[in-house]
Amino acid sequence: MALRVYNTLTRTKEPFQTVAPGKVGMYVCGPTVYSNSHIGHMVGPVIFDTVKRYLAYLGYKVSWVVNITDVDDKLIVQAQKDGTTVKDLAERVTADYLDCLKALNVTGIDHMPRATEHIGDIIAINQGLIDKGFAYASGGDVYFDVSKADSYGKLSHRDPEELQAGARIEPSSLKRNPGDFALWKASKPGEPSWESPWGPGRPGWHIECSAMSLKILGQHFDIHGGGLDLVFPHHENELVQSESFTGVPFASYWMHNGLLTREGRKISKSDPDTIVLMADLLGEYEPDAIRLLLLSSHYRRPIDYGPTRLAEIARSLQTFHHAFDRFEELTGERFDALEAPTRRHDREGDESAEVKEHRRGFLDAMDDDFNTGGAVGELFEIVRILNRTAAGLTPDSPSHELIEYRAGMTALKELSNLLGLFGKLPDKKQAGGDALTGDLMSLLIELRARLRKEKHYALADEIRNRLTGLGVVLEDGPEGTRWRVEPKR
RNA sequence: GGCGCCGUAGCCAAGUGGUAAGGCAGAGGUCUGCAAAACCUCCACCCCCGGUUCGAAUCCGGGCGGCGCCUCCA
Repeated sequence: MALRVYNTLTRTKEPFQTVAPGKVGMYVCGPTVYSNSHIGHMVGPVIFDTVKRYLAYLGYKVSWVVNITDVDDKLIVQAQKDGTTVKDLAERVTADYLDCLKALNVTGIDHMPRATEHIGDIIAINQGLIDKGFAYASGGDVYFDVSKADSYGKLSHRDPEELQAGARIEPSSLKRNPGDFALWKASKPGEPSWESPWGPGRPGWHIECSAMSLKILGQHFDIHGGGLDLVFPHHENELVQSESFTGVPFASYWMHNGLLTREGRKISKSDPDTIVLMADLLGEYEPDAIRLLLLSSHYRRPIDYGPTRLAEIARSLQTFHHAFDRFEELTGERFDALEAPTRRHDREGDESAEVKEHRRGFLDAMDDDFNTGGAVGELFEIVRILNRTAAGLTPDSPSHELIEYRAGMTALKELSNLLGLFGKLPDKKQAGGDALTGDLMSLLIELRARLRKEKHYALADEIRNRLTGLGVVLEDGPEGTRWRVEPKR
């Protein structure tokens, strides 16, 4: 199966074809940095990070841009509230954003341009649009004249007439048509401002994305992504101004991810309960749980989350962690140290037929518009197969059996990598501390083994229970007792 | 009102024409002194009503219900 991608422009899944052979340019709208990230800000990055991983796996050379909008009304208001400057606020919030991306293993971003670094480009587009008759200056502002672009509305599939009718008309408006939008805004005293042919001012909301995408990815690139809520007006406006400016098609594929709700409620600044900062969430749940939550259904569907849901996901993650521990016991290798293929290959390795089948299932799901939900299901199938195999193995099993088992694990590594999962596993044995902890645990386990041998079960069980209370889990198996520190839930 | 999305087990969720992946929870079992882990088994009249078809969760029509966007929310 070949990759197909749902395109908001055409409202269909289309075969994926790039502008330039073997290369993909991808632009995703990043945050306006006026307040620290909540989980909603992470949906796009995690999804498109996964998209990039898969495209790279298919052999494309991907250039991924996520912008930082660091000048905007909201920043101005917030900076005033905080008694700081727009610049300092933007820097602080951007740093938080980067921390969150790193925690969630979003590693694929190639460029992170700031709007304020592209003022010159923005002014040039303004001028170009005025020269071509698509925009006009009015009282120090510059507006895009939507009546001049007959394709306006093609992304959000809206009738330009109705957009006009429904638009808010401000009494003091300098607009010719109610639907016109600002490309450049005259600045008031005290606001960040730049010199321009129309006087001191700052960029409008949509223009910075056009400037940065055209600059870095060129006039016609492959994928433009963002949240579903950005389709209109942001992307519609970005699209019309870009194509009006360049005269060529802008992005080939528009991909929009679904939005997140918290326990059924829309995440919104006016409903403070719904806002949970990423920094807090990361203190409570392992990053893989958050990443898996976001990838456990199809990216275009809305996702609801809450403590119950996250705990459930974290629980299901344990299956993998246990399997990785078992793998280490049997082979002496750590799962996260396995070298797995980073390119798609249809020659198959030494893994079992069953693993091969689910590996194919995983890739088929990804080919179908990045169906990560279906792919995750295949991952669970594979881990079950490997656990079944492991149950019949010892470190001294015949080498062909261990080779097949290891090949299955390698396939699991290859696939989970595509989802950005299990990249950095906690070092179980050392999670509780240093070598001394290990020695103490060995001592405790040895003494307990003696108790068990002498059938002092009450005391042996008390030791185990009290360790559980400390977050240390003991498991008695045929080959002895193993221990591990349970990750936070 | 306009443009869309969605309704699959207690919960989450894949599946878009051939008779229902997976996860969590639950039940039974194997193993175990017990527990845990792991494995095995079980758990779905696919919102309702019509229609098309040899055959529909899947296509069409009509309901009912939930949700998003409609000028600065990721």
